Amino acid sequence: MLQDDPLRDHIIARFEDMPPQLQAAARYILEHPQEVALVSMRELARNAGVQPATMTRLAKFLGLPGYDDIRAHHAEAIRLRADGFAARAIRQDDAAGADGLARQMLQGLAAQIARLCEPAALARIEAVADRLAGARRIYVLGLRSCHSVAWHFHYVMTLLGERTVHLDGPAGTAGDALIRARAGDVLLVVSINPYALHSLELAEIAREKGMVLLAITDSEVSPLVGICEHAILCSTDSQSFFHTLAPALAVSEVLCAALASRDRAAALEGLRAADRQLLALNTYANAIPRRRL
Amino acid sequence: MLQDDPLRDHIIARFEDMPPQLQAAARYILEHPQEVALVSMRELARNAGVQPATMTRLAKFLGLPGYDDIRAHHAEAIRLRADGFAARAIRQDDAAGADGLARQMLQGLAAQIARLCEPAALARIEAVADRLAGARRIYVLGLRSCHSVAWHFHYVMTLLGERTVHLDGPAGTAGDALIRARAGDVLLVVSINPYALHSLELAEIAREKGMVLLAITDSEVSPLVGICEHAILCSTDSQSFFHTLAPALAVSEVLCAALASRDRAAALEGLRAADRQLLALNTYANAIPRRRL
DNA sequence: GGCAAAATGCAACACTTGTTTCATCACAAC
DNA sequence: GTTGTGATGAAACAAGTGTTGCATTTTGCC
Repeated sequence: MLQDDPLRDHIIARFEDMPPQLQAAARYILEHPQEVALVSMRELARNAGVQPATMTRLAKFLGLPGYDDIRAHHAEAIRLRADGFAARAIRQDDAAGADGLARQMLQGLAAQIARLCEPAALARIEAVADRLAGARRIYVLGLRSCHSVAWHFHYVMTLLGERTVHLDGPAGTAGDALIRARAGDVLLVVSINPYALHSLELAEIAREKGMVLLAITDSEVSPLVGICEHAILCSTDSQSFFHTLAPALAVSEVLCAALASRDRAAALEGLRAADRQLLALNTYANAIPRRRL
Repeated sequence: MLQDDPLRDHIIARFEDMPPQLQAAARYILEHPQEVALVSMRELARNAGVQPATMTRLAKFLGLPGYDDIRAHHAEAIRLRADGFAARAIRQDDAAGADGLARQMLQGLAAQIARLCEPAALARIEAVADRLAGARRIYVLGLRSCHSVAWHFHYVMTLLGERTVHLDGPAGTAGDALIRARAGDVLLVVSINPYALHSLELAEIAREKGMVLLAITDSEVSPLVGICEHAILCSTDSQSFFHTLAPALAVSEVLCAALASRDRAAALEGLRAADRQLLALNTYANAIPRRRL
């Protein structure tokens, strides 16, 4: 992943000239170099979403006799890395001194997300997922810094179906959608210290309407904990001046995955429908589009 | 090398009870653990100087269904080691194996963020931070799934000052702000596979205007890499059906922190100003507000 | 619009894989 | 010396491997 790898460079260099399927295969190999050595070609192709033959074609395209050469190369890379293993460990430690703010932050974030694996935290996540799974409608609220988390949750959920409503809007209309919320509907509110007053107000309104309140927040003493049925707590400490939302985002992704896995068939169907439309609309591309002059 | 490996321990424990040929096979496996995952059983047997059948017999002797389990175990060991030190430190709960989807996802995310601590990745982050620090104006672009990252970056930056412009808006006006961008201004674009066509189009426009392009993306062969001055690559793999943005969000937070730390005084002043206004507007609260009846 | 070329999916191919079976062997106990 | 038991080697097996040729689709160009 770090050393200069001639085959890797070669793939990158010739990437532009590849047809789409070869690019898909090449992209997967670049992003999962070790898998090449660890699984069979057919399985690799399956994971990359291409035909087995495409892997062979990629090898030939790169001027190699066959796919086995690609695998041999990656196997060798793994063997070599084992030698440089100890050396790398040392380097990691001594570099952590001077301008290690970035490293410190990243390691801290990784640790915080890892801490969510504790049984207590997992149980809270499961509880929230259970409640979300049974909901007729899910209203999602996250203001200011928490907007990113709320929106991401909503976005992923829209790809799966249409049960979520994002409480956001211009001109101060964020909460208006709650007007049509019923008792029994769910409100998922994301809020961290400092807590946006408006989020708390809307949450309280929702509670009075008899809605089920769920929260992603940052503390046992968050104002939301008192009025919520279940709350997921994630740390927001960061080595920087600002609270981090990476753990909260991770939680929201886990929730989406948990919901999808409860009804895999429906999720897949929803994704397929989304794919169809996005494809028809030419939403995505794999290369810088040629400009029309 | 000194990680606790249950299969390895098992082999050692039962070594004494093995017939000579099994011992030969077992000895070779203990001394060349990675080879197990990297070559076929027959070749391994050849190198170990035993019959192919002996490897199968060894597996059965150890109480496993077949040789493939031995290989799978060693492949997993290689995969885990590649996830870096943080990942291994995280794996304190080696007892509970394939438990929940939630735990797997969270551990995976933590490992991916930890992997951003590699020197190559850190260097890219520093390079981007350098460029951002010197910019007159920073335009931030992230569409669809990447909106959350782009918006979060922009939001934090607005608390520090007013150098960023978020390229987003209703009615398809997202890119309009670029009209007033000058050569030398910076565009930070966030995009992952599948790449939103519109993001690529706007990036290309910006490049033609002579702007400095910086990217947070997911691959060496992302279409953005070719037209960007610097790109930060972060993995988006997830155990779920959907790409993760947690590493990208972490990167954006690190960038904000890096920028703030370059001019700590200005950052503090910006924060103070923001605090003043938000306080005056009663934006935040620490308790559920009393409803006026 | 039509054509050539490129790209892709598919299925058959020859080969290797890990496994199993069975005959042979080694060696201890009687 | 015979016998019985477990260890070993060799061969046969189905399953899966990487590859190839061919039909089909897509693409670019006049």
